[in-house]
Amino acid sequence: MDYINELNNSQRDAVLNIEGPCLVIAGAGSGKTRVLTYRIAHLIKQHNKDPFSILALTFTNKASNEMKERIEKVVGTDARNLWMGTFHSIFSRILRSEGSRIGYPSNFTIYDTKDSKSLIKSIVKEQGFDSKLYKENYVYNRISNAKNKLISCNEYLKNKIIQNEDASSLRPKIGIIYKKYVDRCFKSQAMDFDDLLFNTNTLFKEHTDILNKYQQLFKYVLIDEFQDTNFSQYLITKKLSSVGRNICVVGDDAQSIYAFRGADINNILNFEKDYPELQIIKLEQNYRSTKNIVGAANSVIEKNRSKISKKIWTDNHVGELISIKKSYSDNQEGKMVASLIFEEKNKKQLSNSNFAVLYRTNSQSRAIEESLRRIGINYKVYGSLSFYQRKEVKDIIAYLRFVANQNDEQSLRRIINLPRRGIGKTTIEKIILISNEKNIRLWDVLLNIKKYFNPRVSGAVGKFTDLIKGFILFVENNDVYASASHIASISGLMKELYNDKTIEGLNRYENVQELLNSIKEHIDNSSDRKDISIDSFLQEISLLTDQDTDNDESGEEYISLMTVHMAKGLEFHVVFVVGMEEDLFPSQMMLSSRKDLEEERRLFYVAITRSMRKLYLTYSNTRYRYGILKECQPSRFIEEIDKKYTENMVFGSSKANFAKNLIQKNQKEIDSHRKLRHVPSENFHRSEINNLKEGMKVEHQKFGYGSIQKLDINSHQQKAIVNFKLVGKKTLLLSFAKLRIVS
DNA sequence: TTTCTGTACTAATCA
DNA sequence: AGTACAGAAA
Repeated sequence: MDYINELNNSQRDAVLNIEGPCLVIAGAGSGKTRVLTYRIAHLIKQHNKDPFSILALTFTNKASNEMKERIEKVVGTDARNLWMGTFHSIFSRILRSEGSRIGYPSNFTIYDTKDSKSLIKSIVKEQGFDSKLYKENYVYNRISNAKNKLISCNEYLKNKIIQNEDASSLRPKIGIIYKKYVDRCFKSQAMDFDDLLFNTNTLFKEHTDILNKYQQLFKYVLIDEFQDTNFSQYLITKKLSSVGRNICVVGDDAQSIYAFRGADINNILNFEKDYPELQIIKLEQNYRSTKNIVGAANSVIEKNRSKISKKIWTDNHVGELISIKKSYSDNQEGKMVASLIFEEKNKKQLSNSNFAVLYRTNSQSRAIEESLRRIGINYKVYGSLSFYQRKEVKDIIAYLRFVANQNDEQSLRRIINLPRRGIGKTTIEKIILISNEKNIRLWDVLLNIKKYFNPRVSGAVGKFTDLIKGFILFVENNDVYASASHIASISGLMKELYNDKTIEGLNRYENVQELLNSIKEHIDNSSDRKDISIDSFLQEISLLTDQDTDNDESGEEYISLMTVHMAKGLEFHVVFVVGMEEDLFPSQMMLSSRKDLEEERRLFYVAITRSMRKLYLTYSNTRYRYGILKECQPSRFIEEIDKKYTENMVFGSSKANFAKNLIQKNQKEIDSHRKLRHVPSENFHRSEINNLKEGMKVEHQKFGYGSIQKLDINSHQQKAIVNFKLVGKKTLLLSFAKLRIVS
């Protein structure tokens, strides 16, 4: 019971009142994690609740691991029996054991975002839709949003409002793509990330016996970062806790920054309607930051209209003022930050791990990295390409995935011609077409390849299926590690990487070695016999992200460089928020509506409140964006901070013209570039080949305007000789060249 | 079918 | 600036 004394009054309320629904509004730095962990520990230790009956959901593996560790410190190894993890990991666990009821095997594959997008892309292509209009990013987000709102593809097609939206964005076919996409995922026995939640809802809706089972099991439900839940997550937890009604959610509406991926702030605002007997506890004392920082943060968030009223305050020192610093270029900004870090380190005797540099977009890290490297300060960039996303790693995993599940279309596409074995794009597309038309498994098309293809192709495919058959046999009698090593070498992937002696090649080879090592580690650490199977390994990694794998053995301390989004939940003594410029932070894409701007402001609020003792805000007059130098204005957010908390520090003005010159020079280069190139007219479209006549004036997208000298339509390859103004005579193949008739 | 080259595009992020 | 990919050539 020692831990009770570490808590203030409202924290104690939140920990001790274990019965009934409870909403904890936890301001930044108010000890939210402490409350959650102690509440769980209290349930187990004081009230003798069975850890198996407690469900605790978080958004990141990191958060759940951290909490588990802290609970274990209080209650011991009992903590390991908690149902604690991310939404996705907990519900994929349930789906693996109950999924057969909705037609999935227990070893279903999980598609990551890249798999999903590439599947969408191929569907768009197969359907003959315009790939410019139906870009996979756009379609993916549309589908993802629908799933998060629990709108199935059939409902999507029926829903008038949605159909109107798609029609007015000139993309009426999205519903059809959605339907095809769902079919193909199911056929591949695969779920994407959203399916893990969507299908859990389906399971609970259609099979009440299963719902009842878990309602009985989970006597206590706790949710972290509740402001980030989407409708799908909200409904699952509502259903699960509707019997015991012991649901405790913790969140902060001011830190809701994930609306773009479906998070719905109304979940927090409407929670009271669902549970009239709700107890609301506000944690308003900030233990993290100085008075200046808390005051500044409050003065910013006040500008938002929609919020739950609360007064965050602190007992901490007043502390230093917030420094606002201007520079003339992104590179100079980097240098300035590096030298300020150097000074602060010496002045306050801080170590690298006390510093963080936060930015709005990942691309801003480059300039900072460069100057830190030059000055010799260790740093670590978070959120670059994740280990499991690397091509060479994904390749090996695709082999494992296909060996485990021969219906997995995305893995098949990846490995069938890797390393090269003479099976090209067209063949793969045909195979998938046959599988869809005849409604048979991919693997059955491959096994009966001679029925459908000529000897050359079926020979190549035959070699591939023999290879996979061998792997399937091998896997039955060996653990994952042996299997992965076997596959890596027999497939020829290892050899190909080994022969690549470039620096990148060496790197890739090392990455594969590292993957094999991590698999070895996985089976060495597992106590259970079944943990050494391929399935178990694939399940483990499919829900891992980059931050979960960063094990630091070097013991060296480093400065953290990351986006503001990634910094949520973290704290540092000294924080730099760089690139405080209009159109960057707030992002130009978030200026169109109050709702978007308010989310952007909350993001800034998150950035400010990461800092414990000292905060720097920096901006630059000029910045390279997409390879072009742009002039920048300071961010409106700087103005929004109450002046009594800030000090302005401007660097000398001797270089005032420096920026202007740079911009002029840059503009000249762009202009000269433009002159050499034909810019296609706005209404450019391809004219019907049959309408082309000799002597006509035509436009070509690249070569510009010209006249047709000669047409050759009769031979099997239709050609035209065109005399262009810009580039002279060209012979064009009409099956390729797009020509627009001008007159 | 494979390899090479020019072009188009570009947030944020978790699972 | 950097990358992913479509189109053209081999």
